Amino acid sequence: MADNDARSALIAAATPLFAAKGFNGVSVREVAAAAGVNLSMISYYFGGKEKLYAAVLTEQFAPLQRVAEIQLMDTDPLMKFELYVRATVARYRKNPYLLRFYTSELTNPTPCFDTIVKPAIKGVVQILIETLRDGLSHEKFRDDLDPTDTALALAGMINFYFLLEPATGELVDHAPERDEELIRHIMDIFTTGVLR
Amino acid sequence: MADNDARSALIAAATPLFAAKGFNGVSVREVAAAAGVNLSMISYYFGGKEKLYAAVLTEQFAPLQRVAEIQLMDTDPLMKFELYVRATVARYRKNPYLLRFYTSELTNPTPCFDTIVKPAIKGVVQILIETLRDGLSHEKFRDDLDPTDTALALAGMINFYFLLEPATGELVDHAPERDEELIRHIMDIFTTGVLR
DNA sequence: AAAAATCCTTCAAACGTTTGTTTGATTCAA
DNA sequence: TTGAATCAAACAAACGTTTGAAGGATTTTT
Repeated sequence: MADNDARSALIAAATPLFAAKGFNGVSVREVAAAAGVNLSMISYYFGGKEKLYAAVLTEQFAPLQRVAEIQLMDTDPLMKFELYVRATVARYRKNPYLLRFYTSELTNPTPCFDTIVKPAIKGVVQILIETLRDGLSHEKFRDDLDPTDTALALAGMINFYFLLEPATGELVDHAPERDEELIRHIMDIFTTGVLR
Repeated sequence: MADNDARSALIAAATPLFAAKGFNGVSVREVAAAAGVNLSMISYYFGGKEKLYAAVLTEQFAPLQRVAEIQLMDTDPLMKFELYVRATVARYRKNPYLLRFYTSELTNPTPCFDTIVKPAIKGVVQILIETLRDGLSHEKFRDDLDPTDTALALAGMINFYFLLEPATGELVDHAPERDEELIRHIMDIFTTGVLR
């Protein structure tokens, strides 16, 4: 631990900084000062600013691979969707920086997008699409549904809620205590819609 | 027009650059070169890089104010929601840069977020919430719906579809020819859900 | 066991670029 | 001849990276 003390201190300090200001909005001096280490340690341990950013992103997107576990479970498709929504909420609550990197890379991609972010997102969406196809073939869902549109619709409902927080914080209560209610509302709309 | 030829050329050149790389990812020399004007024209016409960015953002977010027109129309709430979805799709198709600024400011806010972006987003969400309340009071929707969660869910379905394009372009067909089908699917899910 | 050599880590300082902005001269139409 | 518009040039500041010395622990040699 004492070995790579500076290394882990740099990642810990760089994560909230990159998340808040983006790759180009943060200087190596800023990161080093926040980590309490010399700025040359960035090149020493990571080989440069860009590779430090890549290390942060790799760590941040690792939890997304666990979505694959949902697909392997022995439950009906609708329960898998609810598990996905719950896992997404839990993930964002546990790590408040992930969504920032997620959307920052989608909007202003760095070289990391192709290698780290895009594969991770494609993996999740693919699972949702296949889960929906599975449900369709077992006649659990309406047969006029488009699997891809529907998968993106569900992912959009839950992700957009967190994305919009900085803008709608005064309009909508985003407290974690309401998460259970939010999940139920989203699943209700997804399954039976808003009509009476 | 010949008067502020350089001025409009700067805005036209800066818009796709800022949209693709973010405020900090673009240099004034890059913008000036793309516009074909001297880099000192940025300070001359706008008073600096930051004010040029603000001018771009003001122009980009202006169309969002037209959502208010939907609220004033004399139709039932469900039709207003469909009009909102259609207007959103049309807006993104007409201006492919708006969503970039939208999410870029939500994720890595500049000083413009509080003055331009946040009010614009709040305005749209407020209208959606009020439309939903209106529908609830007329007993058009299920009475156990939360207006804010439901409004964000609808907005999320359509916005997330466009946001995810760079990552899911190979998985999902994002062609404009499918827009009508997409709108139909989203409105179907929103109104009656995915169950048979 | 003592001394010497090697390794990994850290540091202040300096490197050459690039940054956004300002300057003062120049152009050209009114 | 006044004024706005444009230009190349220069400005200080900040950028990411490299450097070479210094520290301290470990290993190797005596």
